Amino acid sequence: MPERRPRKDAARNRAAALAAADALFARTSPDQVTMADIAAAAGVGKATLFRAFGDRTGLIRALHEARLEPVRGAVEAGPPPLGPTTPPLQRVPAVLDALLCFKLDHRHLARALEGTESTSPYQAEHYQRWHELLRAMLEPIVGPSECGFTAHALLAAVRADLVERLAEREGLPRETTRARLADFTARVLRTDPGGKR
Amino acid sequence: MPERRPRKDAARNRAAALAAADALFARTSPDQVTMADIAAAAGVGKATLFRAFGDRTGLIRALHEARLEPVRGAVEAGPPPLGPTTPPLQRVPAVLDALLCFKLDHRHLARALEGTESTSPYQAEHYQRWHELLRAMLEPIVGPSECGFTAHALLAAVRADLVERLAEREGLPRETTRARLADFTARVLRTDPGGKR
DNA sequence: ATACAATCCGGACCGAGGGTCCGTTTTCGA
DNA sequence: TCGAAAACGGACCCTCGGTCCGGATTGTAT
Repeated sequence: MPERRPRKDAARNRAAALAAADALFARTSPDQVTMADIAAAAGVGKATLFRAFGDRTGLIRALHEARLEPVRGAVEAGPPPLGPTTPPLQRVPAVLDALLCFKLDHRHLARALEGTESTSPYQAEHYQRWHELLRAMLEPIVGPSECGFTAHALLAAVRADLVERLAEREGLPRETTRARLADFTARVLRTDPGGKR
Repeated sequence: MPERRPRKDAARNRAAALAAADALFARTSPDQVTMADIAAAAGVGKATLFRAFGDRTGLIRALHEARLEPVRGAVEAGPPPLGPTTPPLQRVPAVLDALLCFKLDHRHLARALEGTESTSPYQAEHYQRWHELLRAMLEPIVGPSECGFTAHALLAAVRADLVERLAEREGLPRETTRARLADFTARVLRTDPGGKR
């Protein structure tokens, strides 16, 4: 079953839709961008969107994954301090920082994702991947019984809507936010703040 | 302007609506309970709901506040370890534990609230109250620059959808979840786990 | 008791937006 | 070049939050 690849127009329209959605989401709050808007901006019929992505969530998820891919790659097989060769005590804060930066750079996107997952964001498989990664790194640090919860709690500290509030409503500059998260992480890991820097 | 109190039938219908909503939310996922459902279950017209609560969010918020009121009272003016006479190092974990227990006991409700706030839950005034309370308590512990973020991060650890996932999907028993949160809090405060017990 | 004004009731109605249908157009292997 | 499989797109449907307005209730003044 050679998984015959999609037709040329299908590929082109899919790309156009992703680009249009990205642009629209960047300009206004995601929950006031309708599927019809996206279709129009992409110069495409509405049904084409649904055929390509299934539903609204699928579209946003696809967009999110495309943008997140570099980060994921860097974590799974990149150089230190993100890559897998780094010891957990330095890698955990590095991964959280990377996640934070991603959400800062793509606020609209991350928020669109968490806001659209009809059910809680915790069932999204990408969440489960991050959680498992963190859990494994935390196990030697906080012990096997606590590592699961700790991973959840640390991820909760970089949830998109919280990050957005810090950046938008409280007006925290990027570097300040990163420093706060680093301090917080250090407390949880019981290390010295800035220990690796 | 003596704020003439509402008519008897208005009060009765309001109560009926709250009760019906509570029952329905308890039975199925909040996002598949429509306003028409609630009206029907309360034996009331749909417009009555909107007149009494403004909109869907208002209804859920009213319900939430009614149920949360005891906890709020205990924290604002109750006996230790929740009340204001307790020193921060013991009060912070106590408040978080109370919040966790509330969300465990009223999963559906808390989830309905966070899921309905059209915009992120962080603008809800009740969130701001909790945050300010925690922030003030944390200030002497973690310092003035970090206390704000730390308060956010700790509150994030008891967010309704996370709690629901722990309880429902991962099947953690109540006491286990409480213990994990206590451990996590202790790490953040740099105290010994179970220090106050 | 009675009448009257203010308030509330509730079901029909509206508009927006996610998702589908189906006749037409495009692609692509033979 | 040709024909079938795949994709297109815009009209259409349906659900659901929210509003409207004629009729019923309540409280009050006489």
